[in-house]
Amino acid sequence: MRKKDESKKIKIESAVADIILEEGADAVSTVKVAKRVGISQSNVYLYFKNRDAMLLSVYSREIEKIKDTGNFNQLNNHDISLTERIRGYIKGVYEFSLAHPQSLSLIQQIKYLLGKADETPFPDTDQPTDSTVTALLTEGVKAGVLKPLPINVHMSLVFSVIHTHTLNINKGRYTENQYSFDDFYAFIWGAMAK
Amino acid sequence: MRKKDESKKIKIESAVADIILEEGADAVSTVKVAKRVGISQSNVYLYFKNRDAMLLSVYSREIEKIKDTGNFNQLNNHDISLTERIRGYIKGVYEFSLAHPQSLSLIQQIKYLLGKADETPFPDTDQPTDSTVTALLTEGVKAGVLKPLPINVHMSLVFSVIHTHTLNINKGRYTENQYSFDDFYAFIWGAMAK
DNA sequence: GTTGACAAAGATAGCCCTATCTTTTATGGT
DNA sequence: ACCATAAAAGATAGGGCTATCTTTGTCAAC
Repeated sequence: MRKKDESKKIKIESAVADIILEEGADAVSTVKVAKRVGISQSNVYLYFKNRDAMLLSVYSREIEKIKDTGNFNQLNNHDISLTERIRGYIKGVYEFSLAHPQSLSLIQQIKYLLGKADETPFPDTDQPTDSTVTALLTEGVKAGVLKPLPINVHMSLVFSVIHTHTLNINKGRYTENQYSFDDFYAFIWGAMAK
Repeated sequence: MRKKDESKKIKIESAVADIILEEGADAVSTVKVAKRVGISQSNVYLYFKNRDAMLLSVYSREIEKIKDTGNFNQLNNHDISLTERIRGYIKGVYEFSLAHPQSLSLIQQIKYLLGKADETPFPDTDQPTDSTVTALLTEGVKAGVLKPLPINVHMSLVFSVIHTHTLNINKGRYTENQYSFDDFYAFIWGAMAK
């Protein structure tokens, strides 16, 4: 009896992630992945049922990173003020995005490819995190803390502003410490707050 | 001498646009396009040099729509106050987006596919409009009217908020008159203004 | 009506791709 | 050391795609 090399699964996922970031999600193929990892194309199918399963696996991997960040635990802790919790959400996205520069890009691209394109890619629709955030922002609107605009407008604002900033750093347009979280928080909060 | 049917070029462009909106830009192929238009696949090459030329043509078509809107003429008219011009820019994007619901999606997708992925898709990088907007916002930052954050952060805010709103309407989540321009302007301006 | 020119369709070479089926190779258990 | 078993590689069927080259069809001028 021979043991399956579980580290290979991770290598495959890394290759998939690299291809997505370099060429886009639609460019991911078992052929290319196998070539990068240095295995045969058919071998990929021992670790993943099919091409979509590979993509989904990378997607889950990134979602896990978000959950592991732990910044979102306090989101429905009602001992903390609503405003503070919203600030916590924004800070959570901000710090996560800096800590995992490509994560949001990966999630965005995979989600789009798998057809769930219309939702803001952060946090995930299928995961508990997302409904928590939606609930938080809905509460904010109802309480008159946030402007009465659609929740996904609020969410896409947070996402796009922070993601653009992170991409800028990633592309070397400026360094991380050139701007502080408070700069972006003031920007975002200025829009959201009633 | 026989005349080439120029209306066919337009039909092809429409087919390309439809495919992009239904299946994404990478799903566009000469085979699919020909099938939709009802012509042979090779016939497509009489009207377009290659696949990318088709996409680029649709891209230009959408950019033209923006320019024809005419809302951006006053952007560097210094008889108008800086604040008013910025408001004019936002209003221009807003009205254009409502008048041409799929335009921003098309531009975004094609631009991404052709590798210029990092810029905000509105207005275009290669066209005079874009540099005008950049200049306007840069002026706003320098004059202390806008928060001192990267220009593309300001731009991506405007784009993503309005685009999300337009998509919502398009998907039937709510109707156009449920929110006014002023609602969104207040939202956007709250972020941008210093 | 004949013919030249060009549009349109057809056919094809040459890619890349997925998913499965078959063969080879390596290893853990005895 | 052997061998069963599962991993790894190989081979292949079948499909979609691009771009070009060839053939057919049609119109306009003469």
